[in-house]
Amino acid sequence: MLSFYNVTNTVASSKQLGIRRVVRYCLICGDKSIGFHYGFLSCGSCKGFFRRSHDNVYQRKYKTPCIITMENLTDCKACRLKKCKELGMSKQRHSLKPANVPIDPIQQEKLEFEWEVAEQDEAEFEKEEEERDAAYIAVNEQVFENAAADQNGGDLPKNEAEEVENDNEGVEEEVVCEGDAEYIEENKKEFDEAANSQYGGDSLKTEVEEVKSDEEGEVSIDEAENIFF
Amino acid sequence: MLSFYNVTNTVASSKQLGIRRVVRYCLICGDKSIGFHYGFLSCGSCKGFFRRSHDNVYQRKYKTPCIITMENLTDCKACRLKKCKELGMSKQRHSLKPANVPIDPIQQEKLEFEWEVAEQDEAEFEKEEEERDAAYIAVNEQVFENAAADQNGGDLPKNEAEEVENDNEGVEEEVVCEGDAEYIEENKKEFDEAANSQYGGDSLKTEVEEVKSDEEGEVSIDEAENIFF
DNA sequence: CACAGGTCACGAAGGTCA
DNA sequence: TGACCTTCGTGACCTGTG
Repeated sequence: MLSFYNVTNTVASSKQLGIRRVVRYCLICGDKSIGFHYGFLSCGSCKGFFRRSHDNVYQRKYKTPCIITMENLTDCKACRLKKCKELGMSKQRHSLKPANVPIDPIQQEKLEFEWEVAEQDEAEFEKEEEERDAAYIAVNEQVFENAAADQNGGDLPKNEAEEVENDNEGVEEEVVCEGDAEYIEENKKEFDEAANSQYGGDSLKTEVEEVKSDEEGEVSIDEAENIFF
Repeated sequence: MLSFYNVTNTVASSKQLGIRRVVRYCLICGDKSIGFHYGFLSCGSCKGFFRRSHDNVYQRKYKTPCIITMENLTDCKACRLKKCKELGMSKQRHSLKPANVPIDPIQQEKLEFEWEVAEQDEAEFEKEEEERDAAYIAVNEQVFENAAADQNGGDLPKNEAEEVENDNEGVEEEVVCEGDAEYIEENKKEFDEAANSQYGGDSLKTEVEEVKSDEEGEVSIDEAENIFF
């Protein structure tokens, strides 16, 4: 049962962030994410789209840039790809690095709302809950019977904790994307440091931005910046 | 809760060092170490990685050598394996001698901080989880009671408020070992020297301070070419 | 008790096809 | 286009061994 939301826009695994349960959505379109792909939290569609077309050059369909949502996802490829790249999706060095664009709070809020609505409609959610109730009752059946007889006892269920982890696999290709200019620039400094530092460059800084949000539509976004070595 | 970390970068066991208990970190990636593997203080992941792939030949993923951290651990296998080997990991019989790379006190400090934060987060999360369970049970108590009543066809006492048990997971208690400050201080100099010696010059300098030692004459650590990028 | 090595579930990548 | 599939590396867990 999802009762607690930890949302991260970083590529760091939940484990590394000390988060044990993560509700994730695609940061491109807002759909449910299926994991980290090309360094970014994304859904299956966006994963596939980026895999196919990260090299392509598209022309914008409209004069104004599109705002990518689940609905207009396939409308303008140029804007979709642009968003992918801007948010940090890359075949390049994307290993557990933070996305270079933090979640837009407005977008975040909107997504939260959408999700809330979606979840209300979601039969699966209810089913899970029912199952949990059923399981709980089943487990405690004996206890209740005893209680009825005895007025004693009590047992507690434990929530299962979902662990989410991610790996990044090696890809040889190097893709230069315009949206990555900043990202590359940022890394350049690190590379230089690496070259100059003693072993493994202990001065390397990695920033992790973490966005946590709480239950019941109540969104509290905090950003934490952890510095690793 | 871990409040203090005893760290050793040697291959000597805690017993041999006169330390009762040691909190150690993997010298490859900085994760928590689970012991000495293949002659080197390492975490489970790096242990597994070296076991699987010590014979493999990898191509670097990027033009510049990677800096191996917990986060990019799986990104570039070549650099990971290279670091393993450079630091002295070997399938050959290893001796109880110091690893050839001293601990960086700064890195150490940061890792300690990270661990502490991670553990605090975890404790917090567990507390929240318990609270949620409690709340869930409280909310559903009536449901369960009704369910039980239905099953039993009888009345149930309503006043029994069942308390939530806290089963605290075993928390690792770590033993403090004094003399660590000295140890770190000691290494600090060494480390700084090393860092300074590398700085500014050609990065392909080989250090000759190889620590080689052999036990019963049958050890030959593979020439750890200390090539630091 | 600590380490070596085997096993396996899991997640990411890339291919295929309706 | 996106769902589905296969492949493979990863790391947690387990067992064997000295």
